[in-house]
Amino acid sequence: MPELPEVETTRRGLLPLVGNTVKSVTIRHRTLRWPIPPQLIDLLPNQKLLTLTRRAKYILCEFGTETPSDKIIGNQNAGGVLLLHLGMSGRICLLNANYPPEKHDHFDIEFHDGQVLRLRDPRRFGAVLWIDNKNNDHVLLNSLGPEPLEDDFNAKYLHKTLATKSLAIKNAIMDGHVVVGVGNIYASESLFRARIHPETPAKKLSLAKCDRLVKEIKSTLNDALEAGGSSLRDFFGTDGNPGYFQQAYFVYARTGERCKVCSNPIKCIRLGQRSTFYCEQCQKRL
DNA sequence: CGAATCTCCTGGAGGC
DNA sequence: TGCCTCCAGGAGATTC
Repeated sequence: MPELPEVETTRRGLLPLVGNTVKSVTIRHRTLRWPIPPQLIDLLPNQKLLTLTRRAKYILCEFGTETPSDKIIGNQNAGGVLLLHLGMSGRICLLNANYPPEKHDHFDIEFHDGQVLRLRDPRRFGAVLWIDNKNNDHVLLNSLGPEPLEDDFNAKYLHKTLATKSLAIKNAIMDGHVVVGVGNIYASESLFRARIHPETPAKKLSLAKCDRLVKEIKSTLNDALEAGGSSLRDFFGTDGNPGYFQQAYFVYARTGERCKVCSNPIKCIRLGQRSTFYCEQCQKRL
């Protein structure tokens, strides 16, 4: 289940592709969350991968035929941004062109140097979309909240944003309009670290609690990012293992097991249709 | 408008 | 071994 750390790890693993030129595009199964635009097959070849960035859980691949300096002086061409989302079961591998595709390998970009970017996504919640240079924004990107690891995600911002929200704090931090990139696992983990009960109405959090929560979200994601980086070898290896980093979770998926802090059993409830894990002793209701 | 619920999809786990 | 049910999960769409 790729959360932000896995997406960022994937992006970093793809950086060697920057500067390469596309040879061909293969679409084997176009019905992901949305259909993969078939025009990519004609549009991408001979375009150069200029930059590889990330926004929320989207990987943004900027393509064009111009040089970066052309961009500065405003030269535009048929280029644009390829938007990749891994959904919940998606993985991107870097392979040699002759590596045979497997069952759920839906999408390839082959580069002139022989490398292939391959998207595998058994549950097909992922997405491959194209943002044309001519309409530069995208509905999926233009209403997103701040990046959790950036400075504009801070106590003051969170406190102000939550002030009008009565829903459970766990649901609030999983809402991409509030902050992006916090999925089900790290929502539970961050709330445990901040000692906040997941059902606490969001507006009840004091500025001090918001400060604590912001810090714990950042540290949780940073820890996972560090550990995720260590799964790089597995991730791009030939063994095909998912390579999800094995984090020592405090609460996630530990129902009935002892809390690592106070030894009380970890509880599991449903919140917003999602399993939610917490320690009754450590995370008191407000 | 906010908040809750529904929805897409497949593989894996558990029950019988 | 096979069939059935349930569950997981990101986030947009739909409903209240």
